[in-house]
Amino acid sequence: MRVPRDEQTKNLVIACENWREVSNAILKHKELAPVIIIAICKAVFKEFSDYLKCDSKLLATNPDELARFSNKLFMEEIRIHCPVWFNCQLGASGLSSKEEAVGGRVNSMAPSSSTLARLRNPQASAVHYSISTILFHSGIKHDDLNRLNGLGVCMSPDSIVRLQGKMNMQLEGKVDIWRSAIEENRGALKLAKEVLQKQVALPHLDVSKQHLESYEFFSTKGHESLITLLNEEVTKAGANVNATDCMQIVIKRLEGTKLPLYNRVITKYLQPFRQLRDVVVRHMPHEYSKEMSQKSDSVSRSLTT
DNA sequence: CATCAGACACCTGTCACTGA
DNA sequence: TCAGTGACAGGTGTCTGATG
Repeated sequence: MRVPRDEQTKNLVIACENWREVSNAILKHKELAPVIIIAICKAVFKEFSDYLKCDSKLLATNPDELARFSNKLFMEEIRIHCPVWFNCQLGASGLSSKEEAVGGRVNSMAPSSSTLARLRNPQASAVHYSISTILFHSGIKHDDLNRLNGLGVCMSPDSIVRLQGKMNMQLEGKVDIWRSAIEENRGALKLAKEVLQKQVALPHLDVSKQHLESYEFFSTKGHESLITLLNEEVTKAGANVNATDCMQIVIKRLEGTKLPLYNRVITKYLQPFRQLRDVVVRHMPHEYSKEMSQKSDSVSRSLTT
């Protein structure tokens, strides 16, 4: 027989070895059961309180974090931080172990947990943002969003619009990065070609800032990029190699730089970016480039059946 | 057919509340 | 104190049906 060490256990177990029977007996006990339910309630209260103070995925608000959010990860957090509540949910769902809580089952458990967590802290709204985004892109009406928000199912229209605004700002930020990359590439490429053209008769290329500042296509960023690439090529090739040859390799590298394909669309349709068309990669080289460059043969549908 | 009023949808700004 | 959120008022644009 196991001998309980602490007083609480001694008092509780008395002389019984079977814990499952003890727990079942407690829940059936007229006087003990209500007290146990209060204890469970307090335990769940504390679990959620502590959970919402940690760096929970449910508190995500920026588009990147929300994009990475998943019900599976959220429920794993719940399982670790709120074990009592998690097991209550398992029971309510008719599941007997955490291994059964997968796929659609875990997806069904997530909204209930998140809705209750949001009751405690309105900022714990990652699941509600996910639902709202789906509804928003499905063309839901403003008033319907208000109704669903009132039912606690999704965010308010105001919050959704705020999120969409953030997403747009992030997109504009990326466009700025791409534009900067294009401008740097274009500056370095044009400067490199100008250097070759103007210094073709000289025994050594002079790529110093002082010398190139008067060049038509000189820019600080473009020059820095060109120097970096040139130094890399000189290091690779060795000190005795002709600098003109290295410059030609750099030009090929700049021409072959794989800038985002989006740039092709941007420079085609947005007037302010049109001048950058010549430095944008039209087609990224790949395994099937050769096959795709050939015209397809048109075959009558009747011949294919 | 043109015009107008009303309904509806939605955006914007402001304020108050809440939790960290 | 600050960020996130919801409620609300006021305004704009669009659609629809009634009227002359």
